[in-house]
Amino acid sequence: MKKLSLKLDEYLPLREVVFNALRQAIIEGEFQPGERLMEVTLANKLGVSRTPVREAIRMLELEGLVVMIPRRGAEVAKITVKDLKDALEVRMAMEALSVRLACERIDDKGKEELKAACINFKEAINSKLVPAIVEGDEAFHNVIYKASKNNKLINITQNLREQVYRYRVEYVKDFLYHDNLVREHDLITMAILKKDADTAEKIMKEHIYNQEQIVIKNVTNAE
Amino acid sequence: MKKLSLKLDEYLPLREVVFNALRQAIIEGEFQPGERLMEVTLANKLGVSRTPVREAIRMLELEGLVVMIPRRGAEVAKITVKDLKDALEVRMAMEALSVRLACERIDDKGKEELKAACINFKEAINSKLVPAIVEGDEAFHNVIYKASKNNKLINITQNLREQVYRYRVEYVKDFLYHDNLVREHDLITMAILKKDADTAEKIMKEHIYNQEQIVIKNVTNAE
DNA sequence: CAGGATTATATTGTGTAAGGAGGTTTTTAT
DNA sequence: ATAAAAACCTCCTTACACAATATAATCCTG
Repeated sequence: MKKLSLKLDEYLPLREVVFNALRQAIIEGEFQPGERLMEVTLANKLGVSRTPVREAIRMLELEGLVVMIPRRGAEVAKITVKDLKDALEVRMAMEALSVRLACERIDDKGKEELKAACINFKEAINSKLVPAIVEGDEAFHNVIYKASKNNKLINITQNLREQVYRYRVEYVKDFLYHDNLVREHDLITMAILKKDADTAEKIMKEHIYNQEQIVIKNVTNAE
Repeated sequence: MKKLSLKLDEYLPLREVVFNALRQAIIEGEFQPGERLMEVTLANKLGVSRTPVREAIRMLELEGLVVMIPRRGAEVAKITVKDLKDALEVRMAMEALSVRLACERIDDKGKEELKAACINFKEAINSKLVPAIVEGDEAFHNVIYKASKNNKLINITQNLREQVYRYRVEYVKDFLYHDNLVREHDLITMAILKKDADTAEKIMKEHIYNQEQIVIKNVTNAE
């Protein structure tokens, strides 16, 4: 009996492909906020029929990346400063929870991953390459979420982050804060390894708060 | 399988109507966990074509109420005790946040709504009607979320609650705890009105913890 | 004959295509 | 400037093709 898992791994429904493509395009700013997303246009552009496009839009709608206007169609969601503040407020609570749970539940493998992610982020900062830094930061927080061993938490946060993602690069561009970021990551890592939940939560909250200030400062200036 | 009727009171896209109908059916246990949801069957039963059914399923998928099996179709998501615990763990953090924000931001109108919801819940308890109690509890927490004035929080929690909703009736059936529920609601209400965030958060956490214990006890017994 | 493997058939999801009803937006004509 | 007309787009329906899966029928072997 042979394994035929290869085909299974390769298969993705077309709607998922379209969904990922559109999400990526929105997050990376390829589609401007407020821009209309028309079925036929997208279908032609992507070389698929309207059905998978429609289904992808339904998903993006629930993710909050597009808004539907009845009988008018979909457009890229506009994120206001209030939206951003709301999202970050929730995110702070989620990160606080995740870091607290991580302290309780992290195992040896998780510890190694955490250390690796921390070092990796430091290297990304040294490289001064914005995409690498964004990715490194992302990975660091992901490791902590994973260590919380709470799938619901992981799931919700993934969804939550997408909203803010578009403005994510902003705080990373602020080179002044890079040393700060590294220090905070270090402190959080050490606190988790020592299973010091109170300290970890405290630093994490400050960490998110600092990010919030920078993001909001940049966004309000941009407007 | 029972009758699935669509109500067309007001104008809503058909997919939304189907989505609501299916969600309701899943939450109320009309569709058992693991039961398959077939496009044509549902379409015929609901008297619509496959398109809105498919789109509704895409939405339910993202809500986590159904899971897709590649090339096999959709089935009602099975919720394990671990899933339930995870969801309640996150929910506790969310309720804690909401009550804390409510203390900061509640206005006069919110205060009136809160008092009304508290009294309403007490009446529901006295009536001993399970649906009324569930609804009253729901309304009470909704008022608090609303008072937090954080749309993201409201949104995420709405989504989060749906998962647990199916087991929601369980803790309400435990009549032993009814006095406790009323007392906790009273304490939370008073704390918010006095803007005593620490107390409000403390009681709320206990409140959710108690619910968690009852729900999990009932679910594990049922298995 | 029994039981397991194999093949055939039916079922179902997935994607494409074409088109119509009913709105909305834009253009045109008065 | 306003109202009618045209163009456009969503939303839903219908129909079909194809691939994967499940179920039933068949065959082969001991």
